[in-house]
Amino acid sequence: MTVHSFSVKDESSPAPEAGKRVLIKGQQTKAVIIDAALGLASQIGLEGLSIGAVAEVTGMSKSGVFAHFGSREELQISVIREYHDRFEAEVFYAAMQKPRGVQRLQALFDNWMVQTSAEIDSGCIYISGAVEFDDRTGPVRDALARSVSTWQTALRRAVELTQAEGQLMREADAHQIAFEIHGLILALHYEARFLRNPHATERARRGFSHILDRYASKT
Amino acid sequence: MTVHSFSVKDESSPAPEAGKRVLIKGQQTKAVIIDAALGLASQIGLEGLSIGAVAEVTGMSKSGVFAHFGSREELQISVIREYHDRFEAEVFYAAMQKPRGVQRLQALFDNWMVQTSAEIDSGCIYISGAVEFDDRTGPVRDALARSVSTWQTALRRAVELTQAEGQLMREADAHQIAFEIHGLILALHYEARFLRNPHATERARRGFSHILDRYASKT
DNA sequence: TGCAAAATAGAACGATCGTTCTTTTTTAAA
DNA sequence: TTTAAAAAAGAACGATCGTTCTATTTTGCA
Repeated sequence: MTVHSFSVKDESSPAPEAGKRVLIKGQQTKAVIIDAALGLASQIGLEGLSIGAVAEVTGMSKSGVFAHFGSREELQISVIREYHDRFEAEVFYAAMQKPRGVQRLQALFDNWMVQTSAEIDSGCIYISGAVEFDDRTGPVRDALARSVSTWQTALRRAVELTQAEGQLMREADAHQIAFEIHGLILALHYEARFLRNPHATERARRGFSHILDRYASKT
Repeated sequence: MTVHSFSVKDESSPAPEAGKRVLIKGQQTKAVIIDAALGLASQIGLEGLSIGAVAEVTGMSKSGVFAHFGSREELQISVIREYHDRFEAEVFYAAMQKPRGVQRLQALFDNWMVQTSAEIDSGCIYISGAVEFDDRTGPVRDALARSVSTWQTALRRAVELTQAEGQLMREADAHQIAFEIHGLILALHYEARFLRNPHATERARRGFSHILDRYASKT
C-alpha cells in the first residue's frame, strides 16, 4: 500500500532527521545484503538468486543473511523493492525535470534504455523476472507485477501528457503507443544482452523516433 | 552443420522408407522424452528443466531418462533442436505457401504470434532462453543463439523479398524493420503471458500494420 | 526359441538448496 | 562499565539436483 509510488510520495519510515545516523547496525547490513542480492539477481535472475551466493559475496554466513529476511521469498521481494526504487529514481524522477510533453517522453525512453542495457553487467529484473514468474503465483510474482504495472502507468501518463500538449495525436490510443515503446525496449534488451548486437541501441532509438513520427499531430 | 535449416533442406537420417517403422524402441522413447521435456521447458524454462521432473512426467526412472542423453546439457540442446524444428514447421514453412511479399510477411508474423502466445501453456523458448542464458557461455547458449539467428535471418529475408516486390521501401534497412517486428512479438509475450493482458494480441497486430504503413513504398 | 545388445530401473554419491536451532559475538543504551 | 538485546555464526536437517555404477528387463535379430 505505501510502497509503490512513481509520483505519489509518502514516507513510511520513522522520519529520520537530516544528516543524522539513524540506521542501526542491522539495517546497514541489510542494505548491503540487498545491494549485493540485486547485483546477483541482475545477472542470474531472481530465481537463480540463492542465499548461499549472497552470503559468499557479502562475506557473511548463510544464516546471518537469512536472519534478515526470514525466507528467500522475502529476500526476493526486497530486491524487487530496491530495483523499483532505483528505477524510479534513475528513469522516472530523472526525467521529471524535463518539461512535460515530447521532451519528457524522450528522456524517459533514453533513461529506460540506459537502465535496460547498461554497459557493464546489470540486466533488467522487470524483464528477466517476467519470464521467470509468468507461470507462477505467489507474493514474489505479485510484487513484480505490481511494480511493473506502476511503471507502465507512469509511462502511459507521460504519453497522455504529450498528447495533451498537442505533440502527439489526441485520438491515438496511449496504451497502444506505450505497448510499441515497450516492444522497442524489449527488443533492445534481447539483442544487446543475448545476441550481443552492438547496433541494438541505435535501432531502438530509431524505432522510437518512428513512433513519434507516426503518432505526430498532423499540423 | 546439418541441423539448422530454415529453407535449406537436407536429410541426415538414414533415409526412412515411406510408411515404414524405422524407429527402434529407444528412439521412440527418446522422442517421447524430448516431447515431455519441451513441454516442461516451455513452462518453467530450460534452466528449470530437471531430469527428475521429466522422469516423473514420462513415468520413467531418472537414470532411464538420463541414459538417452548422457548429460542435462545434451537434453537441453535436444529440446532446443525440437523447438527449432516445430517453430520452423509451424511458423516458417507454413508461411512459405503464401506468395512472397507482404502476404508472406504477414503470415510469418501471424504464425509467430500464435507460437509465442498460444492460449494454453507454452511460452516461447527463444524468449525465455534468451533471458536465462544471456550471461552464460557454453553449448546450450550456443545452440540457442544459433537457432534464433537462423530464424532472424529468415525473417529478414522475408522483409527483403517484400522490398524486392515493391511493397516496402527499397531504401529501408531490413534489419531495422525486423528489429521493430521482433519488439512487437516480445511485447506481446510480455503482456500476454506475464501481465495477462487480453488486449496484447490486438496491440501487436496493430503495431505490425503500423510498421507496414510506415515503410510502405510511396506510390 | 535363444542370446547378445540395448534399454531401463534402482540405489547411492557428493553437492547445493532453504530452513531451523543453538551458540557466540557485537551492539547500544543505562 | 555493565547488561540485555540484537546480530551473526555454526552446525545440522531433509530435499533435490546431476551423475555414476550395477542389476534387471526388454528388445530384435539369428
